[in-house]
Amino acid sequence: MPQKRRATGHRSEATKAVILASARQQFAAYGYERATIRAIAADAGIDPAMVMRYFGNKEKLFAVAAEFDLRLPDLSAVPRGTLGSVLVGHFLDRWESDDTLQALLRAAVSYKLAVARLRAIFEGQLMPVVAPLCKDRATAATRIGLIAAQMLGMALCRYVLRLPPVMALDRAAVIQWL
Amino acid sequence: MPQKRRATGHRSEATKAVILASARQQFAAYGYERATIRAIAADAGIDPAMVMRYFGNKEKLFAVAAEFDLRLPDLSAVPRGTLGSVLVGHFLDRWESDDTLQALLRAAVSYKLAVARLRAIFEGQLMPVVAPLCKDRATAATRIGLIAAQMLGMALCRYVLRLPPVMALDRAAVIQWL
DNA sequence: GCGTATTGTCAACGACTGTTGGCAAAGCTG
DNA sequence: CAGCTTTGCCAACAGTCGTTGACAATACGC
Repeated sequence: MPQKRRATGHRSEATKAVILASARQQFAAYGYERATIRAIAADAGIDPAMVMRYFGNKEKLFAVAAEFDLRLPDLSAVPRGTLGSVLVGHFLDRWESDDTLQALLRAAVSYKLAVARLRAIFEGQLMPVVAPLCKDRATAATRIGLIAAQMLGMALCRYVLRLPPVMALDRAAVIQWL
Repeated sequence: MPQKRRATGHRSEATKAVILASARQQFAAYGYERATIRAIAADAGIDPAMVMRYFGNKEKLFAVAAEFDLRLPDLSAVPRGTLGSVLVGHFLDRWESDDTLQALLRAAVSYKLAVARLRAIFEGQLMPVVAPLCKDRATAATRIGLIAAQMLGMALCRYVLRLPPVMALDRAAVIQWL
């Protein structure tokens, strides 16, 4: 009965968190298939069998490690003209402060679960927040899709492909151009 | 002396082409590590050892399979206003008529060689053709980088993530929006 | 025809992967 | 203290991968 848990003394939650952090980092750096359970465990300083015990298998580990909250702020308050800037800035912040987004993007090109997760984030977190702000309801979905394309394209060229002209831009310049 | 080759009768070039086609398709569909030599060979209807004989190893096979020519038309002739449309349309055509670009993008997120190749295409094929058309030479590189981000972001959301709102657009709509 | 180079098949190797079960150490409860 | 659960390590399994070498089949030169 693993349901019984005490308040203190049991450090499984701590190691679980360590594993998750290592997993996110490895997934973000190497993608889904190149990030091995053994490497994640070694990075976390424990045995690979521990990963299996706590998360069942690699797929489930990824599913937990790839949980992500965009944490979009309340956009109804910001003025219309600066909406784009706020959106881009927030996206850049979330990207750089958290490995999860990068892990999702790296895994998404060859792993169905990551694709589904990214799509869920798009439909469950981006759409419902931004859609009400569009005047033209008919093209709202299209517009948001294009916003996502713009931001992911930027992230791709900047952090994955590392194209020099795109890397040279600082935060403000990125916001301004987009 | 494998240099001696006759005009007819030797069908090694033919099988090499078959292998390359299968390789491109598999790389495009599954990425670099999930596309196995065995699967490529099976798809080509031959033995895995043939792939090794003709291409040495998997890395070299990818290097050959990922050779790509954007085939950018002469852009100095098109009028300024339609330059974007021509560029986007050409990119979409190249993407859909050739597996190579998709293979490159799928592999690039986790395979250094693919990243280098994409960067080389950017610097060797896109930059020199588009840069002379920019009025402001100082920001030319930045502008082209943003164009690449825009197009790759579109390709990512449309063909890899398959976001419904982005997939719903037809060719003309994509060109118009971008 | 024969001899030779090319093209193809087969079986196997070593390395690595995810995954499993057993067993030792440690911590909590009584 | 004993009894039990939790936490951890170790060795090993089966499967797959890239890769290799030996051997059969075919096409070519003469």
